[in-house]
Amino acid sequence: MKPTIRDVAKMAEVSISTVSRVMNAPETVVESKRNRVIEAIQTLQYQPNAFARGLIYKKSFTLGLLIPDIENLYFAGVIRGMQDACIKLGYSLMICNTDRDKERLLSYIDAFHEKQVDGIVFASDVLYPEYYEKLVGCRIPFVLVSSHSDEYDIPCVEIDDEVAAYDAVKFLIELGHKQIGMIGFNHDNSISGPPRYDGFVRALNEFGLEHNMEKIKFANHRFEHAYQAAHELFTEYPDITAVFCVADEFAMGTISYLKDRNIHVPGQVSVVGFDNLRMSTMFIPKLTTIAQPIYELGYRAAEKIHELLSTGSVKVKREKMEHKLIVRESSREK
Amino acid sequence: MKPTIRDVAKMAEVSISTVSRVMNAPETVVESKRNRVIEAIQTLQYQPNAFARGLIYKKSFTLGLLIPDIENLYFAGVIRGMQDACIKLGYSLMICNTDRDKERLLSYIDAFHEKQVDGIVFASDVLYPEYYEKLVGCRIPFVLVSSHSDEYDIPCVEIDDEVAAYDAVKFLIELGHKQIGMIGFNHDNSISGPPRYDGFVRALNEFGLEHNMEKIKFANHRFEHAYQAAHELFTEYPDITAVFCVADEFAMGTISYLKDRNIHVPGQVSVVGFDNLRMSTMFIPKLTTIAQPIYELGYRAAEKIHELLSTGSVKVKREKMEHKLIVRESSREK
DNA sequence: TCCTTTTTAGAAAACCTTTTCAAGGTGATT
DNA sequence: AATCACCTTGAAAAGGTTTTCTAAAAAGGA
Repeated sequence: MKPTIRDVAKMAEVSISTVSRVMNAPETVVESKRNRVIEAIQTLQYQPNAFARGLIYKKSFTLGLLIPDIENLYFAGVIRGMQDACIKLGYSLMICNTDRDKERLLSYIDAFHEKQVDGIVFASDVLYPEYYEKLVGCRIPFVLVSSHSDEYDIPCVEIDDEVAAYDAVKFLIELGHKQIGMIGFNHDNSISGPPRYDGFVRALNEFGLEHNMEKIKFANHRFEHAYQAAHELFTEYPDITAVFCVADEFAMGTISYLKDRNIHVPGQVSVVGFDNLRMSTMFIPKLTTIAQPIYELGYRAAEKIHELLSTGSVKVKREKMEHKLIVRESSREK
Repeated sequence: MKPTIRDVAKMAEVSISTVSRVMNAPETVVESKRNRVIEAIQTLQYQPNAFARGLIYKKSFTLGLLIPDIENLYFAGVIRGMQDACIKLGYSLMICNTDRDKERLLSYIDAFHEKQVDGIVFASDVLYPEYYEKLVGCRIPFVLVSSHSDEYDIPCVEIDDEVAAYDAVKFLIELGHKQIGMIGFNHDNSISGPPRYDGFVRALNEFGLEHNMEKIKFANHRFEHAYQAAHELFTEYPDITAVFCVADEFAMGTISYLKDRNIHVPGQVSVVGFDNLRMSTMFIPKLTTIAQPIYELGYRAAEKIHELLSTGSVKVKREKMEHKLIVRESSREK
């Protein structure tokens, strides 16, 4: 049986109140007793019971993180950042991978509710009304990371997807490309799909390249879909010389397709990705891409939910972090 | 304030015992009251408090998972498998990423202890005495996944690394390669380093290729290290035509190096990886590799800790799962 | 020395749930 | 009609901790 505060009290020959005080307000206990208690705690390897504590504090000192796809390296970075922040702030972290499954997500919220997590970070996914209703029903505060909501007024941390996409496309244009395609996220099940599309469109408009407006295919988060989308794009528009991909994984899928078609990247076609995953430097060719401050996004999200929990509100509701274009080997002047 | 069982009882005009019974043994409550209670639960969005429950059951219905590197896609698979098993078995999962840091790992064990996790799965890492001592000190049962311990008698689930490595090297030999190198894990901070090395050596011995015995460089888990190791390997032994890499990430590092040196894979050098990560089909060329049943390893690990928790012991202590060589594009006949 | 103030420590209540125990009520059996 | 068994329900204890309240002891002042 795990030792309880009673066992410690008995061994140190004091009351349980004194033991509790040694742990929570040591200065109120005389040194001799304090030392006896500390010694007893160590020999018994006593660890206070989080259940009993939680019952009193009505806090679990635990945060929940909901991510859509653990096999996407993007979230590894978010997790690392968030976990580091949690350590700093004294929280434990409960990570749940929804595999983009609504039912599963909803049942994870139930689990969070039951486990009384103090707050939830919701990553990169559309905040559907069902989610929102459930979350507020559970009275669990939450923030969004790499996401936002126009419908509801929820704190969030993200980059400016529209500007980032614009920057990427502008870069391709300034490289001299005139025939530019895009592989984007479906608009109905992604949060960054529309703004990145908007950025693409704005760049085309600004540089008088409206004839590319149709050269878009949408894919569903994964390599294989991007490969397929690239196939459709290049079958329909064989004269494309540059592709803006809204994810590094899409860029890899596109490049793989081009490779299979014996089209050289960046010799014949330039490709720029998005995210700057660790993979983007491992891939051949190394990807030109928009770098997101992934780790920092996770870190800030944790800080933000902490701010919300401890002060009841957040200073800046919609927080933007900086992106950066990183030029590597998958792009070249036309 | 979150509603408690009292609020439900009051709304349904029954005692709290009845509410509890509706949740835990519905058939013992007459239908009319039961329905009233169920209705009250729904309108209040009542969720029983896991703290109070844990206090009584002395169980948290939570498992802990310790992984060394969340940025390694290998663990994404383990997590998915384990999470699915947890859902089936009624556990929540607490994932902690140690970044291969001893201190951090130890402090995560403390956190697990305090949160009263029922059991821990320890992934792919050496079970150092400090870890072992701490774990038994906390009286938390645990199992190993993709790992084992010769020193201590701990249940584990893994593949047969020695045989898997042997199979990979044998494959290269049967392709006609005579000059074979290897990029391995350091033996002192990896669990699969030694057996995979042994498999390499056994294959060489068996086919009379002992002259390759020295053609080994060790790397430290990451792409960059493998790139560097490949550099050393090929500088020292420029006539190598095949490389056995003990991780897909090493294979990618090696291939990147060769690419930079303008050595064609598989034209001039064959490379085989290990793990069959999702990346191995995204890389160019697609990797020939040893497939581990990663998802299943995670799944089995959860089942195993559950077995240990519910029956007090485990039927097969050291469990081996099947690996499989998958031939793709990074290898070719000599 | 005696009274007041401060410091220290123990007893008990509270947090929320499950479960045991006992009691009241119903229906069936004799 | 009386007894018995069973079904249904509520009261109360238990689980481990923190915290409030109270009491005792120590320290300080007159």
